[in-house]
Amino acid sequence: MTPTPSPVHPWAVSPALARQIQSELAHEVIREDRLDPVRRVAGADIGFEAGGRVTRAAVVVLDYPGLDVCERLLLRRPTRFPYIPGLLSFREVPALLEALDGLHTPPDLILCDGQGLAHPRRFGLACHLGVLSGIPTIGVAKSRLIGRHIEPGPARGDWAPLYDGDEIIGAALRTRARTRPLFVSIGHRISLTTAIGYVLACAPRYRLPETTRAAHRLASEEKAGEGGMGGAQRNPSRRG
DNA sequence: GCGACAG
DNA sequence: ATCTTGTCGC
Repeated sequence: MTPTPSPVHPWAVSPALARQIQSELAHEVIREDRLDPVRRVAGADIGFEAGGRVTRAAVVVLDYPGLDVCERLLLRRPTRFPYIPGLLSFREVPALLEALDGLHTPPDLILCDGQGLAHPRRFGLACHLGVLSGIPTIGVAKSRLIGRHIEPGPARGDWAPLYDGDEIIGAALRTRARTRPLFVSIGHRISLTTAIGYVLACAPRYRLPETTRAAHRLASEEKAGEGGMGGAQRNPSRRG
């Protein structure tokens, strides 16, 4: 496959310009299935330390469909953008892109911690990471940013469309009985129904996908790589 | 003006 | 997200 990533844009921008950049890049999101056969799935997440002054980007690659860990990479960068609802990608994507570049085994698909199309300008974190990296992505959020939905059925796999007006922007997906649904949306190069299938396949036991769990674990791990910023680790132990 | 508001 | 103890439930 030949990804065609867009040239990077500035990150140190005002909220108003950030929104403008999102609206422009939103045109580049591909909402159809254009992904290679999936052999490796990655989870990407961010954690903080030093009272939030330091951002920790974690990416964990798992084989698919086995879901065993292949590679873990963690790096630290100074936090440069505040959390503003709707502008999360400007806070997290820069470090995540660097982490992706450092991977020894690039993934065929990335499950992101946050929304994709289910965003005011249809350009959530998953879309941003997907468009700039060229890698297919899915937005998997634990809570809702925008949109309305009815309660999905009670069984694992049941889901209800997430609407913004009459437009379907994502799905409220039950990955486990008796637990709150996740919010799944297109990130890049994948359709919503295909995305739902991968999220279910990656979450065989718990509410959150194994990819997300592994990335979150690494991002918030206590003793995270000694030798200063840029520290990376690979070939971890795979315990469940 | 009053809420809502991914992580 | 992060600060933090116990607690209810499988």
